[in-house]
Amino acid sequence: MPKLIDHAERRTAIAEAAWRVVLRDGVAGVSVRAVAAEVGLATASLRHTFPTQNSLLTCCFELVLDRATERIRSAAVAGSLREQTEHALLQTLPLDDERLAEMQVWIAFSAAAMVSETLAPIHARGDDALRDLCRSIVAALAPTRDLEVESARLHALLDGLAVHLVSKRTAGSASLARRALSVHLDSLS
Amino acid sequence: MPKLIDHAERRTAIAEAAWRVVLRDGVAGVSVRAVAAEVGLATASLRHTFPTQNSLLTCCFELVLDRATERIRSAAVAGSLREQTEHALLQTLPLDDERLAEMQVWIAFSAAAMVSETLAPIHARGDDALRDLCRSIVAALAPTRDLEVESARLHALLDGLAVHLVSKRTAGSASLARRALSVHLDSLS
DNA sequence: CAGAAATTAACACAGTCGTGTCAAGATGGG
DNA sequence: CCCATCTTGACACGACTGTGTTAATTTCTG
Repeated sequence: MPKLIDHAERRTAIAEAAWRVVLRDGVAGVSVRAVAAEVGLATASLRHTFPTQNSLLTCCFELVLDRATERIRSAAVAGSLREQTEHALLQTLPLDDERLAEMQVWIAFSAAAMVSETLAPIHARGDDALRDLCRSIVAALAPTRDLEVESARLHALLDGLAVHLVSKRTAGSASLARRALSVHLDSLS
Repeated sequence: MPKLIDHAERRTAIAEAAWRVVLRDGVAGVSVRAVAAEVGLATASLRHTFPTQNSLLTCCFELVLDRATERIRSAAVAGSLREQTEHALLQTLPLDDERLAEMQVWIAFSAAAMVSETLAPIHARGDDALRDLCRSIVAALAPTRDLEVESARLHALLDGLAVHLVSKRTAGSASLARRALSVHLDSLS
C-alpha cells in the first residue's frame, strides 16, 4: 500500500489555499496551477483530489458555507431570547479577521455564482439559510409585526452590514455595525 | 479627412456591449475579443478607443455609476420631505429591468474591485455617494436619532435589498422591498 | 524483502488571453 | 479627382488556462 493520505484533511488544506488565492486574485485567479503552488503541491496531485476546476471551486464555496453555519449553530449562549438572537446574528457578521476573510471569499463567490450554473445553488443555500434564520428570529422576537417585511429588513441589514464591513474596514466600523444591529433589534420589540 | 466617428457615442456603445458580456459571463469574461464581437467591431477598432483592457473596465464601471447618480439627481418629485426622500431612495433599488441590469453589473464590478487597484476607487466613490445620501436623509428626517448608527442602518438596508432583488427576483420581491423601505423610513420619524 | 497500488512528476495539446505591429481600406477637404 | 488621415483588418508573440496521458517514485502490506 502506498503512503496513506487523509483525503479529507487534504481537501480542506487545498480549499484553504484556494481561499488565499481568492483573497489575493479573486475567483478568476483560482487556477489549478495557482492553487497547487499556494498549497505546495504538484498540479497532478491537486487534480487527483479535485479532477476538475469546478469541483475545487464548489468545495471551496461549500466549505465557507459549512463553517459559517457550524459557527452559528454552535454559538449558543445563555440569556434572554433577545440576547440569544443578537449573539447568533453577530456570528454572521465579519467582526474578526477570520470571519472577515471568510466573508470576503463568500462575497467573491456570490458574484461568481451570478454567472455560474454550478455555483448558484450553493449561494442560494446560504442565502436561504440566513433568510430562514431571520424569519424565525423575527417570528420569535416580534410576532405582532409583518413577518415578511421585517425579516426582509433584518436580512437586508445583515447582508448590507457584512458588505460594508468588508469594503470599508475602518477603526470603528465593527462597533458601529454592532450598534446598528442592536438598535434594529430594539426597534423590533 | 476620414470617416468621422463620434467617439463619445462609440464609447458608450462599447461600454453597453461590455455590460451585456458582464451579465452573461461576468467581469472575467470581458475580454477585448468578446466585447468587440458583442458590439460588432474589430478588435483593433475597439483597442483604438480603449488601448488597454483596464481602460475598458474602468469606463464600464464609471458609466454605471454615472447613470445611477444622474438618475437619482434628476428624480426630484414634489411632495413632503418624506415623499421626496423615499422617492430618491427608490431610485437606488433595482426595481425595473434596466436598473436590475445596472445593479447586476455594479455588483459584479464591486466584487472585482476587491482585488483590483484601479477599480477599487470607483467602487469607493459610489459607496461614499450612497453613504452621504443616507446621512443627509437621516439628518433631515430624524435629526434626533444617532446619525452614525441610523445612516449605517439605512445604507445597509439599501445595499442588502439591492443584493436580494438581484439574487432572488421572484414575483413579489419588488413590492416587498418597497414596503421594507417604507417601513424603515416610518420607523425613523 | 518483494510487489502492488497510491501518489507525484513531467509533458503535451488545444484554447484564450492582452498587447503590439503593420499594411490595407475608407473618406472627406482641397 | 487626390491624398492625407482616420479607421480597420489580419496576424504574431508570449503567457496563461483546463485537461489528458504516461512514466517514475514512494510507501505500506504480505
